[in-house]
Amino acid sequence: MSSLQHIAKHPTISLVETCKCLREIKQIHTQLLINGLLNNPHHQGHFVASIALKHPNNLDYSNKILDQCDNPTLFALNTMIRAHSKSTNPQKSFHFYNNILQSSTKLSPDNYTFTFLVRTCAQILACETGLTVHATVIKHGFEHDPHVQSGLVFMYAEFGLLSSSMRVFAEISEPDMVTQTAMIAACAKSGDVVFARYLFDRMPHRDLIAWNAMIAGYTQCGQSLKALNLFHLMQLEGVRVNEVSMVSALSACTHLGALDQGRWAHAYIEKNRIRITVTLGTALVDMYAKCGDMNKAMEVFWEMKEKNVYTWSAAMNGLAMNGFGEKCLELFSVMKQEGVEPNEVTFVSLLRGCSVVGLVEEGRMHFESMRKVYGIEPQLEHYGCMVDLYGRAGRLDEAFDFMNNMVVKPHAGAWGALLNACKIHKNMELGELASRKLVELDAKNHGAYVLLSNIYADSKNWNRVSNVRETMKVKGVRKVPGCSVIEVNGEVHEFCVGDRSHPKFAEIEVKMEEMSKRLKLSGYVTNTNPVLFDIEEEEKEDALGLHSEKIAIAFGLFSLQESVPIRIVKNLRVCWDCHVVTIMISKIYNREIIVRDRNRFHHFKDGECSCKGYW
DNA sequence: TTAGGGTTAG
Repeated sequence: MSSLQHIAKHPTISLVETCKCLREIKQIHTQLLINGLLNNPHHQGHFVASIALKHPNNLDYSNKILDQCDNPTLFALNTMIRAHSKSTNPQKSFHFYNNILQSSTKLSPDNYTFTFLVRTCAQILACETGLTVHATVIKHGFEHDPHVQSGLVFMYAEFGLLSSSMRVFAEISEPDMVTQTAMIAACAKSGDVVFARYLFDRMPHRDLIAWNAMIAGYTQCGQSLKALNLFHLMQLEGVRVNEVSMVSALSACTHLGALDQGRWAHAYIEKNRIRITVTLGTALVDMYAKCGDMNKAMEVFWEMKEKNVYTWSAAMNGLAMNGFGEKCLELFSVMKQEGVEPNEVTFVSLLRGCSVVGLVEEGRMHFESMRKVYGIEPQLEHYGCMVDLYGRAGRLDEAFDFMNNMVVKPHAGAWGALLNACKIHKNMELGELASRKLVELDAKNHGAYVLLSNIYADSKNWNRVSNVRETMKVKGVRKVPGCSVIEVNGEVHEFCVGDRSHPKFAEIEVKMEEMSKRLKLSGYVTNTNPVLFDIEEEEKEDALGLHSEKIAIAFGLFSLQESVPIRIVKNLRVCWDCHVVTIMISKIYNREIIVRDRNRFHHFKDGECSCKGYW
């Protein structure tokens, strides 16, 4: 009894802390009630709050207790708003906010209330409500509270309203470090990483989270090299990194395909005993998978004690990208056995796995199970995967039928998949239709025009080839410049189309001439027809064979030891010509070449490619 | 007795 009295007088957190489950809490609750120890609203409030904080994923019980209270305290209601803002049902926060407004004891919301409420609005993207809450904040005079301010900056960024975040931020005379960091993250989220860096450079003090926000900002904006450089600068400045920094660093390595740097990061994590959380583990799996070391990816995967749906989806996607379709399907079975619920992303990985090895029936079955078994409505991506699945397997009519029977209107991705299949299986008629649709939906899609012209060229229909070319000029279609990245001794080298800026370009040129000669001796005929054209200025580069992956291969041939595979990451799809050339080079030079393009991995060895033409 | 900023899969 005396211990219960003690607990009722003092924070009941300690009591709730000792409970392993809600059942124990309920028992204690009953005892406290019987002994009249919860008559004091403050004790009651505190008891509820500690339950809500201890069991954020099961708020029903604390909700029930609070709803039975006659006069809940502001403290208790604030805590409930906070707990719900982070829960799966943030909407419920408003219920407790209304309790404050309508309380018989005339409670008035305070700075805590608004800090939590703003978070709820951000969480559920309640844009209009968020604006109302902001107005109420001003009405109550809390707009100068730093916690509320950083919350508003965050909230507007979540809404995609960077200018509103900016406006809030600009009105703060001396923003503190937390608010500055929120602003950096907000800029990065909207793609304005330059302004984020401007703010970062002017921060009087930068802690670990500020560094992490800036590094993540570069990663999110696709500026992976800058992310890695900043990560290294952080270490030079003696800031201790944590698992969040490592996730961003790994993510940068993943995008670059920088396996050596990624391996170094992994070693660094182990050496510094950085805790491998689910997120960090998933980042490691994804890095190894997307850098082409699938064995290591799976090794890390199986070593992870805790995995979530992100981890499983990343591993499955890796297997699909690397061409291990059957293994991808097997992993899906294991995942289900382990009781992990798949989501829509898991199915994208799964369908890709089916596609890459031509498992049409399995793919169709899984696609249908999405809605029937898992209650997941297929999205455009899934439809695109199905078209790809039929198309690659050469079942073009079925692909087309599938598109005609889609619940939603086929999007550019689906037509693109069909067009690609038409190119592979040389179906000019359907290809023409697909590309017309693609151009309608996405008039600036360079790939659509190139694929269409390739289809015409395959059937030697040169008039049409030049028509396509004319249309491109008229519509001002421009290609995203192709860039390839290669890593040599842990250093990342980036080459773009026709890029001569590399310090070793003279050596590269010599190597390319040699490659060209040896290719010709092996029977390679340079493309002299106007087929695989790009646009104007790039045409000249093409004549010299200056596609970025060719430059990178040339550089790799003389920079890397013969036993080391040449690993290249390209931002676009490998072009058909480069694919042919790379197959030949792998034989002529007896080198293993691994190219990751936008879609998948190509392992070139002994004059063959792992994609077996399902390019 | 309740605060605010940084991280993963398509």
